[in-house]
Amino acid sequence: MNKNGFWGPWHTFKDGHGFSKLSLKETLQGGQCFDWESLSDLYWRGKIGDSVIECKWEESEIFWRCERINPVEPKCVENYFWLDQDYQQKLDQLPWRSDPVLGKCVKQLSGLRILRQPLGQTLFYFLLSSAKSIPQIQAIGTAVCERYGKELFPGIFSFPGWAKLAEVSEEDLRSLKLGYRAKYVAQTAKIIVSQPNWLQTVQSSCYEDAKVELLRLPGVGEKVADCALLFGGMFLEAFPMDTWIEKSLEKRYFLNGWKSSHKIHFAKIHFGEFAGLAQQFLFSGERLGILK
DNA sequence: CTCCAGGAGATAT
DNA sequence: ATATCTCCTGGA
Repeated sequence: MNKNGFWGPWHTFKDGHGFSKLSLKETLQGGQCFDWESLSDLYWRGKIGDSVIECKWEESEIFWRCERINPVEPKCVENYFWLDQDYQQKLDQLPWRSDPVLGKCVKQLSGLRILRQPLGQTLFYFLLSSAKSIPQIQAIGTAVCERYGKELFPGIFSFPGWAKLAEVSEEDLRSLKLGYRAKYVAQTAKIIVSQPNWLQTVQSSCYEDAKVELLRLPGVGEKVADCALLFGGMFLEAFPMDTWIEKSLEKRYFLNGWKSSHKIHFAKIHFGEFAGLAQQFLFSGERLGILK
């Protein structure tokens, strides 16, 4: 097959998506998702499910195309990128007008989104995340995909799925440089596979119930549970408290000396029902140095 | 060489 | 409940 025959036609994001160059880049590679690699400055290749997708910013428009073998519906891409009106509605309910810190992030990162990723795969990546930087998480996650997934495109491999991972030994995962996280993945895989429909049940539960279920898994504490729920299930009340956010709350909101649990309480009260979306703006604002 | 990352788990208080 | 230590690996 020649290379042009592989790809479907280019599509454009519909008007009003609101992305900027910066917020698109940050959405794809800012630490919520590890499925995208950059081909050049504003050109990415990645996966949505088992479909290989390319996405680029060109002349103030965003284009995407997918390969023809596992094509994805435009509706599915719109859903993945949260392009529906629901995004603006929820963003509008954050206190960015009255909060100058959040306001600065929302204005400078306008269009920043949380991607609608599948829960199982997102849980997998965040099981790898402890004490690792974004490139390191992507590297070891990709190594697992390359070893146990199927090749979707030259050099791009699928997430193997929990059923496959349940057959892999901790030792084999350690050989892929997962370190102590290998045990988390191996044990979690066996637990998930032993309970059919577990993922669907968690996905359709309320936030509190879903979190209780996730916290039973080895390697899943408060932070990883909230990341999996926020980024892998659109539970927008989840507020992952990582070291960046903790420092940010201390510095920008003068919460020095507050206990971690009290900081979370503050965040839920102050940011409201969609605190997780605010967290994403705050996290990126801090990470990109916008608040300095 | 030492130190510590976008944490979790075990143990001790 | 809260504090401290360890766990793999890699990069500063």
